[in-house]
Amino acid sequence: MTDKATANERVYSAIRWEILAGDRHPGQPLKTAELCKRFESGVGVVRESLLRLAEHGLVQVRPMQGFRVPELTADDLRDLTEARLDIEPLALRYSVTQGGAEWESHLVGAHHLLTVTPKQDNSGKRYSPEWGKAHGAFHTALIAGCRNRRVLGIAQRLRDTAELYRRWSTGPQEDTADDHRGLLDAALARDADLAVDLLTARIRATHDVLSQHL
Amino acid sequence: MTDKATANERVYSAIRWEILAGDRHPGQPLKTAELCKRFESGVGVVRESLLRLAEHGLVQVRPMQGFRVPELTADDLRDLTEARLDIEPLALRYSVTQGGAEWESHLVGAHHLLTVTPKQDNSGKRYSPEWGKAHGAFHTALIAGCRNRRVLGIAQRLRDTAELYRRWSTGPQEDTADDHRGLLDAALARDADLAVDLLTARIRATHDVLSQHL
DNA sequence: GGTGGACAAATATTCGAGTATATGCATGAT
DNA sequence: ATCATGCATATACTCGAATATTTGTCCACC
Repeated sequence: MTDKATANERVYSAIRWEILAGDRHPGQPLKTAELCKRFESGVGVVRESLLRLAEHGLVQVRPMQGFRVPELTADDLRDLTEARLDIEPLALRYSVTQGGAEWESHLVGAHHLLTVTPKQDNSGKRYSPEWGKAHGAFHTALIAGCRNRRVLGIAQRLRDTAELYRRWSTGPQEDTADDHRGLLDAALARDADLAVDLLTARIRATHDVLSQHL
Repeated sequence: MTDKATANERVYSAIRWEILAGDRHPGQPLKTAELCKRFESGVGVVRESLLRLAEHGLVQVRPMQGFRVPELTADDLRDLTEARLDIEPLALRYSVTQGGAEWESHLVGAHHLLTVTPKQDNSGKRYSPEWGKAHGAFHTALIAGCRNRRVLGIAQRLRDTAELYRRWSTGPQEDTADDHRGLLDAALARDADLAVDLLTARIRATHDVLSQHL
């Protein structure tokens, strides 16, 4: 066996990534039969993965009616933004306060990768998958210094869903390079108040852009 | 068929309740074979339920080593309390601000049930399961006015875990009737600041009592 | 006595066939 | 034309046997 992890873990990660990367449209059904063939696994493994994802809201499930990619609505985006504004600052404050040298190191590296990754895909209409990945990794690194695993996990899941919305926005590309630079500097300077201000401004700006497309 | 819901949902709720009610000791393995016999279902259903619960931290899972009831530690309690102090006030504030007549009605009813339910079990050393249930229902009703389903769900899950710690505390019983009365009055008076103060005081007090038993 | 390796038992994981439910379509009645 | 009913198909759900892995035990060997 070349696989170290269980099939469950493989399929879970694969489906999760497909959704976050935007390979599937919001509202699209996720049929077990199709996923079984694609991942060469039995129906049980696929169901277990989908149910786990559903528990975090990354797929919708209705009994006896199967699974589907969540619909994106203006109402849901409002709730999501509200929750992010309430909770992500908590994680960021802990991170900036508690993060050590290793945290700084990863953060600097993640920011560098973000700056050198092309933002748009070939069509020029969407964020490139690579940039989306680098962007998510930067924000993950930003709060990764938070020692409280619960708060960190909650914030991270909110970010994942926000990334899903971003993936499906087709609107004008903001210029966010300065914002990210500012966040990095504030974090490295251990200026929690400034970092939180910048982050909340980013979240609000993201909301305004995305809400125009729903 | 007498069952309306799927077997999955039945087993999920049953296992969840057994854990929250304290029928199983922290750290105790949850063997699929045993659960299958008890709930008269196949192994797939039990696994799906356990994996879903694991996603919220209500059971621990390690690949190829099965499932178990989470261990309760002082470190984890500290993280949990910190997260509760950060997040539950958010949900309470929304609830007190946004809750309608129906919310008030359920809240008053839940409080009444709490006041008339005996607090201790027969041995006098533990909280009675009925009181635990009523206590959880009161706090759930308290924040149920929050319209943001995400914030509400996050707060509720933190409360569930806190209830698990409470269930396993064997220490001196606090007198909490006044606190609950105060919370009810503040909520009905729509005094969010006061309600939040009372709630945070309660969370801190709970932490102090529970941390002595770990 | 302690160590390590082979074997056996217990347990977790995976798979696919069998069953239950939902969905779409055709038919007929109001 | 609209709605209801029944049938056919597609899909979800469940089960238990088959497989893979871990855990425990015994024994040879140092």
